[in-house]
Amino acid sequence: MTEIHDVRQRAVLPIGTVIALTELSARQIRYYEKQGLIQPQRNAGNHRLYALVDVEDLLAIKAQLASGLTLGEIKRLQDQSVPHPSDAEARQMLREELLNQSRFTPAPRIKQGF
DNA sequence: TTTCTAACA
DNA sequence: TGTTAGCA
Repeated sequence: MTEIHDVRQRAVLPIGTVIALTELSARQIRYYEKQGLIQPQRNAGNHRLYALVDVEDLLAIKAQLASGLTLGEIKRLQDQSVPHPSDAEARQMLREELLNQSRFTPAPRIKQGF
């Protein structure tokens, strides 16, 4: 499975679709982004493009807000659970990723008959 | 038509 | 957060 085939991370959903899926207002969705809770991409026309993982994040945020947490608290929890690239754990994951790639390198062609 | 940013009753 | 104005 290569990264480009990870459907959940492909940013292709316009905000209207996200609104339909989350029941959140455009105002809320954009505000949560400004607070750093989600990071959707942008197309050439500066319009936001969301991935399914963004929708999942928004649903989680919605649930946490309903449970009484504030945006600031939710942001803190996210920062703690998402390791930075410099973290040992992230380095370990990247190392294994690279090892996997070499592991699938095509073996040398065996001399064909004739 | 939809989305974007900025700003205000 | 809602809502609206003026663009793209």
